[in-house]
Parts: sequence; structure tokens; C-alpha cells
Amino acid sequence: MLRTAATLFRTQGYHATGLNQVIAEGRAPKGSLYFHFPGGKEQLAVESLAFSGNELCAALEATLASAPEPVEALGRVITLLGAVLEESDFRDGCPVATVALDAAAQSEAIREACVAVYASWESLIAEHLRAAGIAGADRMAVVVLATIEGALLLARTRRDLAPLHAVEAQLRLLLTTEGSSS
Amino acid sequence: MLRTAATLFRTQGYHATGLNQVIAEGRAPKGSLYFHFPGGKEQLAVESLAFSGNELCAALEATLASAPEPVEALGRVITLLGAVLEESDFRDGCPVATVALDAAAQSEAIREACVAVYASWESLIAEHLRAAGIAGADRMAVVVLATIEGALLLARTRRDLAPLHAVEAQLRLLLTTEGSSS
Amino acid sequence: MLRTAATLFRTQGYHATGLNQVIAEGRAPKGSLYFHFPGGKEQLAVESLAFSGNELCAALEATLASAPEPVEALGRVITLLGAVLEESDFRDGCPVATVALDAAAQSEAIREACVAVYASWESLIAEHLRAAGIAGADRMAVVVLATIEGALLLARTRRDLAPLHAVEAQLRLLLTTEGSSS
Amino acid sequence: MLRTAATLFRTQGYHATGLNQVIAEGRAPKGSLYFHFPGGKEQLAVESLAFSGNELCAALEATLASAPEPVEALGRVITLLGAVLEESDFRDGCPVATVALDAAAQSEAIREACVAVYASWESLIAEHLRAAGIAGADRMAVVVLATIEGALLLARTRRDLAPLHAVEAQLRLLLTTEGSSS
DNA sequence: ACGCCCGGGACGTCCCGTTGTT
DNA sequence: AACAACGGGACGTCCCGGGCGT
Repeated sequence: MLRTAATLFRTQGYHATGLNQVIAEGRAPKGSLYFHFPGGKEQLAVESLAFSGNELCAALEATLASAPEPVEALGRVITLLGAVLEESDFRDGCPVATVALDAAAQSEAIREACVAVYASWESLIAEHLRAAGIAGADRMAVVVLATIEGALLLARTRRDLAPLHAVEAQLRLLLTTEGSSS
Repeated sequence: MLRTAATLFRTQGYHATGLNQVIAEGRAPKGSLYFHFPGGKEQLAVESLAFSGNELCAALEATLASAPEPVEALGRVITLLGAVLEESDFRDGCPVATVALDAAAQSEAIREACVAVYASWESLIAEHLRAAGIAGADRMAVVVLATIEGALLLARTRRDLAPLHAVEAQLRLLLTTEGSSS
Repeated sequence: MLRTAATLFRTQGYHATGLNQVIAEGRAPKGSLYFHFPGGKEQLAVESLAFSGNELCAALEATLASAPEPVEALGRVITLLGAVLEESDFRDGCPVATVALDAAAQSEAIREACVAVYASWESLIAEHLRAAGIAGADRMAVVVLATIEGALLLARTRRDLAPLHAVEAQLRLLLTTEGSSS
Repeated sequence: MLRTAATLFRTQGYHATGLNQVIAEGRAPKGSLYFHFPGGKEQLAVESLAFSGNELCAALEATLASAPEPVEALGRVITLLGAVLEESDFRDGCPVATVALDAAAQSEAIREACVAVYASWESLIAEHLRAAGIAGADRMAVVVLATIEGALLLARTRRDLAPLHAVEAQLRLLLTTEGSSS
């Protein structure tokens, strides 16, 4: 059920996703939803975000560990995100961004869930950069995360992977230069 | 009315914004909404996006032209966006992103409006970079736009301007290096 | 629509009456209800109570004026209420009591509407008693109203007019004695 | 559990009282409700009514027996009811009336339970009046019960004990006169 | 006797869009 | 241009009841 909700929230955002749709698509009984998530839609969103965040966190970790070179690893992450986006016909971008933009302003709980997911990704990236011997890894991690998020947004909207590719090339260059200069 | 709608869409997204709210907040007569926008909510969103896009385009142009140095100019743009975000209590981020994420998937017209706005901003940035003598200005403009969009998303969600500052510092460094190396 | 709602509230009370039932039974469009009563169910109840109260007030006035003797007039009122109750198969008792008991505790607006209706009836009775030269008419009006309300409650519950008849006989005796003694 | 349910039904009526509320407020296990009351909400209401009825019956009996004078005894009963009402912030009126009005029409079992409770009270009053040597005690008991019920309804709705006091004074006068005249 | 979970229906709210009238 | 009124659908919430495994 969380998976179903997570997918729908990722694709449509918070307000465009009806609970009826969640239970219909997830073959779940309606009464159960209210039983498992007494907090209603808001709680479902919070837990869906955490679920999505962890899932992508794991994928991120695996991908980062798969490459010998730190720069190459980050490139693979972007490639992976692009592949997911393309395979879903440009529907599945960042699993947090849509909800963060259309619901975080009205629910502090949802906002905090989004912040937590972003923080987990960022610390993963920072750790990776630090291990690669890059100077200012913490600050750079924010930049990397922002760049990827922005590229996902543009790519999804344009239905075109070009922004992701451009960003990937840029990050490769950036980290190589940075790496050698520090 | 367009201004009211644009503000609400920017803050809440497409689905979270009701037409009743638009007409209530804009002191507009209800009956005339469908006179001016026969296409209903969708048309209102499309025109609001164009309106927001042009408005920000003008501000962008003015800010870019205000600085003698190209790199400094881009920094001012980011500072401006951060100021707008902070003054609105972290509600007004990118006027396109929220709608792009929560409505572009279901309405081609809205998607195209978002694409158009992004394209106008991108070409403005590209032109600016080209004038500054930066190599690969077109591709770099995508990166710049993506980075700013991502930083706005993170800053808004965290209610903290730090991501914008980090990105600004990074872009300054990047463009200075690039500019001299090309 | 008010009439339909008033009947249902009278018979079933506030919580047992669904708005769906009101619109179904009243052949009214659903959107209209929300248009005419933006306050929702609560506002509908408040206005229904006032409507019922006025209607019965008029009937009361007419009946009280129809008899030459003051005591006889009050007897006719009770007879009328009994007739209404019996004709509705013991469903239509006091149009206020049911709602007063099951909703006044949670909505101050509804409580006030009930209080207003009771006050209007009481003042009508008091005026009548005063005109009949009965001492302590104001205080006696409360007693008369309470007795009638209680008898309606018992009669409705028992599906038997006996309580109304007993009360009628008692009130006749009481007012005759009082009238002569003062 | 019965006590909890009885209190809630008394205050809110049948339809406004949810079973969830009963089990929550009564710290009772949810699963066992349908073990003890296989008939569901209806059975719970029936038994709650009997419980409330017996409880008040006992209090009535004790109060009636506490006074040397029959008339004074009845006054004490009304005073007691008024005290209960006031102490509950005008929420706890007659434990039967609310349910009788909002559920008796749709459930014969509940209606019968209400009738039985009223009958038990009435016979208690009748017996008391008979012992006091009052003529027509049976018919007078109906009147007394109706008057008290009506006064409780008015007092609860108005959040003011005045109706009870008025009724008390009237009943004192009535029974004194009656008592001496018969 | 009890707790977990399911099942699905109904509630009140509120929505978007369209009439007919002025 | 504007407005009142309609029309009905969908939302999220919450309910009452019952099956299952102790």
C-alpha cells in the first residue's frame, strides 16, 4: 500500500492524488487505510515519503558503491535517475519534489518528512564526496543535490533527458577539477 | 485576476488551488471567470504561467543588465530569488515548478506553457553567458537553470536560504573558471 | 427545501438526518444546498428550526384566537398537536425538541435557534394567559409549555395520545382554578 | 461500559454517539463489544436505557422516601434533577428523552425500552401520590412526569434552571390543593 | 474475551463547470 | 459583463459490523 501511495504521490503530487485512487490501485480495503493510518491522508503521505526516501537511498548507496571512481559513480546515479524517468514515460521524477512543492506549505509534518529525505540523500552524497577527497564536500553535496533535482524537474517537464545529460557532464567536469585542485 | 491566480498556483500548485479561492482572493466576480477564461481552470493556469514567466523574465533581464560583470549579474539574480522567497515566508519559490510537477503530466497545454517559460528563461541566460564570452553557453544555461531551480526547491522546503547561497558560490566559481579557460 | 429539512429534523433529529436525504426527498439539486446554505448542515438546521417555529407560531396564534374562552383555547391547541402527532403515525412531535436534545449541546447556533423558538411560543402563551386575566401569566406560561412538551414526548414515545389528554384535562382544571382565584 | 454508553447516549443521543467513542471513552476493548452485545449498537442502547432507568429509579425511590411530606418529596426530586443538570454543565438531562426522540422511531426495541423506563418512573410516582392520598393518582402521575420531562428539556436547552423551578412551584401548589380537596 | 484487521458504505464538504437572467 | 442558481461528482473522514486468530 505504501508503495502504491508513494508512486501516486510521486507522479501526481499530494492534492491530485485521491485516497480512493490509492485503495483502488492498491487493491486495498478502504477500512484498512483508516486503520493503519489513523492520521489520514497526511500520515499516509509522511510515511510514503519516508518509504520512497529509503528506497531511493538504498539504490543510491548501491550505485555509488558500484563504481571504482567517485566521479563515475555520480554519473551512474544520474543515468539511473534518467532511466527511471524515461521508462515511466517521464512521469516518475523525484519522489519528493512534487509533494514538497504542493503540500509542504500546508502541513508541517509533510514538510519535515521531505526535509528528512533530502537530508538523508545529501549526507550520502557528502560522505561519498568526502571519501573521494573532494574539498568542501558538505557544501558541494548541496550543490550536487540541487543540480540533480533541478535537472529532474526540467527533464520531466520537457519530456527530454537532455537536462540530465548536460548536468551530468557538468558535474563530471566540476568534480574532476575540484578533486585535482584540492 | 491573473496575478491572483498566478500567486496561488505558485504557492499551492494546480490541484490545491480552487477556483473559488481565486475569485474570493481576487475580489473578482465569479460569473465572469468563465467569460474571460472559457477554457476553465486549465486555461487560467496556462495564462497564469505565461504571466508569471513574463514577469520574472523582465525582472531577470533587468537584474542581468544591472551588473557590469556577467558573473556578478547571475549572483544578483539568485540573491533576488532568495529575497522573494524569504519575504514570502518561504512560500514563493519558482512560479512554474509547482504546477509543472503536479499538473503537467495530465494536461499537455499546461506542460507546454511550462516548457515555454523555462525556454524563455534559459535563452535569456544563454544569451547572457554568450555575451560574457563563456564557451558552451547554451549547454551551460541548462545547467545554470537546473541548479537554480533545484536550489529554490531545497531552500523552500527547508525554509532556509543556505542552498541558494551554496549554489550561488558554486556558480560564481564555475563561471569564473570557465570564462578564463575558454 | 426548508420544509423538507424541517420535517426530517423534526422526525429524526439532527444527526440521524443526512443531507443526502434532504436533497433526495426535496428533489433539490445538491449544489444548491451548498449555495443557499454555505454554513452547511448547521445553518440548514438553524433556518429549519426558525421556519418550523414560525409555522407553528402562526398555527398557535390562530388556534388561540379561535376560541372564545381562554381555557378552551389552550385545550384546542393540545388537541391540534395531538392530531398532528396521530396523523403522522406518531412521528411528528415537537419540531424543536429532537434537535434541541441531540444537537444543541454541540452547536451554540442551533441551541440559540431552539431557545428563540421556545421563547416565541412562551411569549405567545403568556400573552394569552395575561389576556385571560390569569395571575403570574409569565411563570405559568413556562409551566404550560413544559407540560405540553413533556406530554408530546411521552405520547410520541408511547404511540398513545393518553398523556396529551391527561395534560389537557389537568391544564383546564388548573387554569380555571387559577383564573377564579386571582 | 454500560455506564459509559449510557452517559454518551444521554448527552448526545443515539445517532450522534459512535461506538468508537464508547469504547474509547470507556477504555473497553473493541473486540469484546460485539461479544457482550451481539445485537450491536441497538442492543447496547436498549441495555443502556434500562441501566439508566434503573439507576434513576433507585435515586427517585430514595429521594421520595427521604421526605416526610409527599409534596416536599416531589420537590426534592426536581431539585435533584436540576442539580445533576447544572453540575454537568447542562448536558445531562433526562437519560431517556434524547434517545427516545432520535431513535425510537426507527427501532422498535429501543422504543420499547424507553416506554418501559417511563412506565417504571410513572408507576413509582403514582404509588407515591396514592400513598399521599391524592385523588386520581394514576392520571396525575402522567402529568407530573410530563411536566418534569418538559421542564428538563427547556432547562437544558436554555441552560437555565428557571423552568425547573417554575414547575416545582406549580407542582407544589397543585398537589397541596389537590391533596386537600380530595 | 479480546485484539487486529478488513469491508464497504454513508457522511458532510466542496469542487468545477454551465445555465438562464439582467 | 456579471450573477444567482443549478448539477452532480469526488473528496477525505468515519462509521458499524464482522471474521480471524488467539
